[in-house]
Amino acid sequence: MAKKPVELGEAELAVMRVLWDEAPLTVRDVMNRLHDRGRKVAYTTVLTFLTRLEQKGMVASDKRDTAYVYRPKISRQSVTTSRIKALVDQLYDGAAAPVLLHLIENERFTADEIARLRQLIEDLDDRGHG
Amino acid sequence: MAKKPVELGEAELAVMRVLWDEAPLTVRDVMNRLHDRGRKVAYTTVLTFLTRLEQKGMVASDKRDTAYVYRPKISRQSVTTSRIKALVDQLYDGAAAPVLLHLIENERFTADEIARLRQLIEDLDDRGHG
DNA sequence: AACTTCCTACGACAACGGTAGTAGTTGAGG
DNA sequence: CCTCAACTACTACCGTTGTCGTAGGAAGTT
Repeated sequence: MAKKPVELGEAELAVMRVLWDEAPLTVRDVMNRLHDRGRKVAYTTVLTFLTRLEQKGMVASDKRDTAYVYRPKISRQSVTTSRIKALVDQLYDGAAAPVLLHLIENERFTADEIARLRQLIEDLDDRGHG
Repeated sequence: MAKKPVELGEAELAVMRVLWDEAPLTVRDVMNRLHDRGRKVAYTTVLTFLTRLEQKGMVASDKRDTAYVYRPKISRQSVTTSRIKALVDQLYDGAAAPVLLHLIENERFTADEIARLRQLIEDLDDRGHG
């Protein structure tokens, strides 16, 4: 039943992010959002991305007025899961801990985030003992 | 001064992992290790990978006896850093926290790892208050 | 009806990554 | 010296990703 790995390129992901943030959007809308975010791509390029993403089952579209509007079919969470799994498998043969530790050691977090993190650890611990 | 992003494909990474684990190795050695790990690739394919990796500055080689032996020039750590950064940038616009939380919530860790994690959090906290 | 504008469909092309075959060199064994 | 085995150098090919251009349809404007 394992759904096949969600493999998206960097530019495709940029499109997905726009959709996750503001779907439903038309091709032109997506292009404008990308431009706003500093990504200068041609209209037809965006169209190509959206078409490919639809073929891959990542987005869905329906005709609204004269143009199609697109919305994501997969969540940011599920892509995150795939990406992390790929990273963990490809670099540490499936061991997540090194990646986790790396993340903690090398990224900056706010006090809030740390507190939240601490809480999560407690929960983990409880689960472990339960 | 930012070194350019370390972008390696999945098969290239498999080669790097072999080298990280057991360098220095000849082409044939690498091929055998890959076979051991279930990756059935032709000798020349491995040679191609190593050649490309050398062009990219990821490995170095020198002639030992009749054949070249290869060793990694970049660490697993640095690749991990790049990959995590790419993931974080491409999915959460640079916010590492969501990825960290995701990792904790979705992966299984041993009691040991959790303890180690807890310790790290303490340190982080201290640093934060410092 | 003619124009202008926006939309989609298709085709293209280069770079890259995964994979491998062939050719040519060289060293070791007979 | 000849042969075999192993090694490297080249070339090649396909699929994917990033990027567009062109063509042709639909729709509103004059």
